[in-house]
Amino acid sequence: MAAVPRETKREILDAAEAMLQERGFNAFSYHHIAERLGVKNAAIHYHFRSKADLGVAVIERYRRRFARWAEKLDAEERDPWLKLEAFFQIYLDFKIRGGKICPSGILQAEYHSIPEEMRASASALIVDLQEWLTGTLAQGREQGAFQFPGEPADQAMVVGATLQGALQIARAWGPERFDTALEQLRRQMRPS
Amino acid sequence: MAAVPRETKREILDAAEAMLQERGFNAFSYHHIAERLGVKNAAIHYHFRSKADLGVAVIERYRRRFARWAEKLDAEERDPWLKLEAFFQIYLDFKIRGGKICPSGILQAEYHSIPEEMRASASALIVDLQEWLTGTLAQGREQGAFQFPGEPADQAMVVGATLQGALQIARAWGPERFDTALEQLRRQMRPS
DNA sequence: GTCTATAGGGAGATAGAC
DNA sequence: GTCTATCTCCCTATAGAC
Repeated sequence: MAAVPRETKREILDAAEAMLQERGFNAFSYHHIAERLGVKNAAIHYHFRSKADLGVAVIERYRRRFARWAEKLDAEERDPWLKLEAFFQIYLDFKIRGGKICPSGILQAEYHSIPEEMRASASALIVDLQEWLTGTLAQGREQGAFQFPGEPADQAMVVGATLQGALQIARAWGPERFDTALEQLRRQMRPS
Repeated sequence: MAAVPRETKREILDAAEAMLQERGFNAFSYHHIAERLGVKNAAIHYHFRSKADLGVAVIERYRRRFARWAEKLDAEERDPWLKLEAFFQIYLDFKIRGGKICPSGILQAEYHSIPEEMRASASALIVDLQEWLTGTLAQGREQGAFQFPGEPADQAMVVGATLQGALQIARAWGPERFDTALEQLRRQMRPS
């Protein structure tokens, strides 16, 4: 059983995660984090030896959080549409909270310029998300709640890529464009 | 009438565009470009005073190229599906050529950490792409070639965001995931 | 755990010679 | 147009005091 992270360590992870989603991994520094926390550069290095270590820790924490979220939702909610809407809500929250984009998206966009140690975690993250989506879509179609052609894994790619892409587009074209894309996904999958 | 850009200037734009799509704007430097061209740092500054100027020039050249592409295609091709497939092919080429992602996507992902002067161009680019897609989808549905619910502009968001997002996902999860997403878009829009 | 101080490197950018 | 040389700044990272 892992110990509860001390306050500073958690605050560093929070700040790094926020800046990752706001500016990208290549556009924030230890100095930026230190400034936000009111400490000095070297304090961050005490908790995370290198920026690559910090990057991996941010991704792995996000993966654990999503796993807990999915486990709880799958246990408590039976309605496929409400499960999918809960997933949509994660992205709506990102949009609202300062125009963040999804961590998975920015890590893929910067995939060839982030430290090599982070890439395995970034890949594992998108697989986590897609597996949950695929399972939820499969279950929902069996129950007659969703309608779509092809396999659930195929539709999961369109849904996941649309959410990720539309969050990014919303930055350059206006937040309401994300809602447009979301509503179109709902229209496509609503049984006729 | 603008003069034909000299060789070096064009080569700088080519290198910058490639690195933008491969690594992101924040992950390449004047030194990287100079090295690839076999010249020195300062030579790049002669052609583009600042990196922001270079960034704007790359985006504006891309926009002009897309406008010419669209004009030619709209004049020569009547079949809506073949027009859409030609658009898909742009993204397939990116995927094949070293795992590039679309310029629009990386600029949006880094939107809050690129020079302010570049943002207007980045926004104009996504509007160009979406306007062409919207027009093509509208025309195709009128002719009975496409099937989708909602408005053409709504479907254009899903198609555009899927292409952009799926190219990124393909990096972290395998190139074949892009083809999966593409095929699902075709299935969704094929008249039943 | 956090600090000061600093090493060492890379970034964008400019001046002036050729 | 391209070069050498250089400025200034910021970055990641470490050593050692407190």
